[in-house]
Amino acid sequence: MGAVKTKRMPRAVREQQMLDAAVRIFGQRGYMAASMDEIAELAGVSKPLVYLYLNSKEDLFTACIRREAAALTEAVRAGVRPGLPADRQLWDGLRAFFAHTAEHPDAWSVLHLQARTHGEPFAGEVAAMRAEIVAFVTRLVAVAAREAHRDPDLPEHEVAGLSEALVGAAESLAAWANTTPGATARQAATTLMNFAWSGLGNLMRGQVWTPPMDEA
Amino acid sequence: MGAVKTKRMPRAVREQQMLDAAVRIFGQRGYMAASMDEIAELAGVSKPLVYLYLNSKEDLFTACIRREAAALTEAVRAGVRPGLPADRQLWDGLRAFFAHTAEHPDAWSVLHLQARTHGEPFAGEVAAMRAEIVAFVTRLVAVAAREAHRDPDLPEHEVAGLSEALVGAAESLAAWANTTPGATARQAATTLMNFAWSGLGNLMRGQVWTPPMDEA
Amino acid sequence: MGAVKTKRMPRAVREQQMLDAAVRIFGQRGYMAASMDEIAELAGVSKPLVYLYLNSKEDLFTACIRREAAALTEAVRAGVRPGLPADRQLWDGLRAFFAHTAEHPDAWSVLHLQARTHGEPFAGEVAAMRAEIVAFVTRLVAVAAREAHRDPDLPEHEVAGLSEALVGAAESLAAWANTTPGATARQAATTLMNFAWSGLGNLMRGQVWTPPMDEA
Amino acid sequence: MGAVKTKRMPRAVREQQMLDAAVRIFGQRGYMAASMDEIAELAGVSKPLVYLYLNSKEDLFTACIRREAAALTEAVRAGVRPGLPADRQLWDGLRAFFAHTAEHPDAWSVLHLQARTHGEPFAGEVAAMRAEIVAFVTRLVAVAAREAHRDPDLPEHEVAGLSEALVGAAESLAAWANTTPGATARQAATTLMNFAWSGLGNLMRGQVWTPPMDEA
DNA sequence: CATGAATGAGTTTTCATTCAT
DNA sequence: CATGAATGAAAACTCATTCAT
Repeated sequence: MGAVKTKRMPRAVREQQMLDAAVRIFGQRGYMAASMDEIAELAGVSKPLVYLYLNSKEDLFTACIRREAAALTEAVRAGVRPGLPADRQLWDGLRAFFAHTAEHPDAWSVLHLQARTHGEPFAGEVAAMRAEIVAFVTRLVAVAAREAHRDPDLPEHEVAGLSEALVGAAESLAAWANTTPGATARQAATTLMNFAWSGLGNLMRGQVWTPPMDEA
Repeated sequence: MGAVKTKRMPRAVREQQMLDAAVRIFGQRGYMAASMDEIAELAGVSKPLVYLYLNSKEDLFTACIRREAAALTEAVRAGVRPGLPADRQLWDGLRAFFAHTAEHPDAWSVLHLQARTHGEPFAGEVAAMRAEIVAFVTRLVAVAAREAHRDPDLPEHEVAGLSEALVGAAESLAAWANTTPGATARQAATTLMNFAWSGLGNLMRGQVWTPPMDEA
Repeated sequence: MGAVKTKRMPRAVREQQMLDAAVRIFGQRGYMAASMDEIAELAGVSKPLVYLYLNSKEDLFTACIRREAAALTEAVRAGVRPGLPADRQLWDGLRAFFAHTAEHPDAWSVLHLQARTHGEPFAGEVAAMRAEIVAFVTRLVAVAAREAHRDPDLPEHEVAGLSEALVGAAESLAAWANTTPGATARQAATTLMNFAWSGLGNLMRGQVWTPPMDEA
Repeated sequence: MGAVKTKRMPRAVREQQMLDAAVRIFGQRGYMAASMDEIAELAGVSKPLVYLYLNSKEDLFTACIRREAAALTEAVRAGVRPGLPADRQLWDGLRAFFAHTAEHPDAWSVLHLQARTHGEPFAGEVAAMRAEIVAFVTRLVAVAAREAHRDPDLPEHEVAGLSEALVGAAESLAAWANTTPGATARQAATTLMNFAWSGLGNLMRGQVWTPPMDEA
């Protein structure tokens, strides 16, 4: 079980093996319940070597988060072609996102659940990734506004809020798709487009829902 | 710090104090990092008393989840008046939800993060609450469909996904509103209505977003 | 379960109920594993009452030992009629012993296992009972010697050892009879008489087994 | 006190040191009253090392029982020469037995008292050793019967009972010799031979003690 | 007389982390 | 480079024992 015990691998390779093992264990057991012993064993190395390369449990977890965050944002970036219409870009991006999280459930568990559950400094690491994705969505919303011949002046504030909502919905759906038997990445993406884009589309056409007047 | 050390309380009162302390500690430290020592100290009692009344860390956590899940669903229920139009009910429900989670951030952390992060039997407890909320949303969708003179039959599966997305978006917005200067819970709710209801509204009118044809 | 909760019993009665419960729990769980909680519950009283009457776990255990030791020696005494020949007295005593220990297995566990396993002051209590039995055997040896017209003066030391061996053999046989299908308590007693009495009988007739000469 | 604190021993050596310490503590305090802390300290190592090598208190105790049971049976086996007459073999075996138990009183306490007092799985471990010794004695009784030109047909059942009684007597005497000042192993063996062999010898010559007729 | 409320002190066990080779 | 040996610190949980009513 675990990586075969091969001797004298170059350091970079060994590190990746350790991170592979760590992501799997952290994703399945959770940050606190994961033990360095188990990670070292799954990586096929001795515990002191893990410490030599990655310093501490905290640093190891941070390294996992960074690697997986980069992989996820890269996957989304690679799935989108900049020239296309905004809804197409959003659709492509969502599909890439759901596909990646479905293929790497442990990584997604690390990013979405574990990192957020265990406070700083981990939450900060994920926040950076999230900010990138929110920025990407924000750009898309701006593009969509332009395409709809609408004044760019959906207030910046409002755009940021919408992007947050969209990303939050996507995150939740990804976790749900991973744990719900029979739910595919494609279905998740479709559901979200129905939910979000059609709502955003209305906004773009100036159809705004307004709160009722008679409140306390 | 913590509850004032009052002696010889009746059991029911003490139990609530312990749950108060436990929710706070679990919400801030996380389930695993929370120590029974710290919870007992915050509750102003000795550890053995916590065990005498609540049995084990697992049982204590479960009791927290149950109490807070009941409080949250009750708050939402109390915020909604059944006779009103669907969008008004949704608006009221969301506001009650945002208000409650904002006032009880530790409880929300327990329900949303901690319980889901630490597997069974906790996830199951939250699933019950989630099912109630999904049922509420499902009823609203049915009401909205009737109001739009349409067939309400969205597949159960689809409704579950939408509900998941809605809660994810809400949670994201709540966090965003809490950390972004100048963003209020009310604005967050408005943004979410724009995002969600107009999307749902389109669905109700048969305006479904369709994926592009030219895919791999 | 346990004694029915009756109020306002006279102290002596309550004490016996407590001792009944304690013997049962100590016999089944062992001295250390027995908990005062469980004993109080089985006795149908509150824990502080146990402490009020019996002082401490140690005192409670000691009281158990004393009561059960007295009961056992009394049972043996009652089974024997002094005027009869020595072998008949031994046979009667053994049968009374086997019968009592079989009927009160928890008491026997307390006396034979628990008390000896947990050092002073308990071992001392049992030693007193053991001394009585040794005295009984010693008397029998004297009677047998008289019957055989011989000098009864086996050294005290030797008699103590013989008594020890006799009780050990009896206990072993009792356990063996209990777990071997087809072996009755009566047969066990017969075997023991064959084993022991005939050996003692030889001793009385001056037929002593002598160790070989050629030793290292 | 305890083993000198030598660092970096090979695992096999450390394990023996730990077992040495454990036998001593278990033998003196009893299984339940023994604390892993004390054992570790006496072994001259830290508690986690004990757990790393021996897993748990239960496993540690089991390892003690196995080691000491093997040592005891080996000592008896080594003390007996198969060709000699039965009484000589019995005498030699008993002397080896008493000598070993006298030299290793804690080990004998573990085997005779502690293991039997604390139920499964410990009792089972000792039962295996006991069965070996009973089998050895049973063989001897058969040999003795042949030597006495007696039909081999002392019923098998009877032989088994006699062996049980003999072993039980020996066990009890060993404990007694260990705790009685001035009682030597040699004297214990002599007493037991007088008690048992002469009885057995009578049996072998057909002199059977018969129970009285006038019973209830 | 009797008890519900409460705890100090101790138990087994685990884990991240570091030497010495 | 790599590891077997080792531990300080803390966690969950239990129990005999005592107040205050």
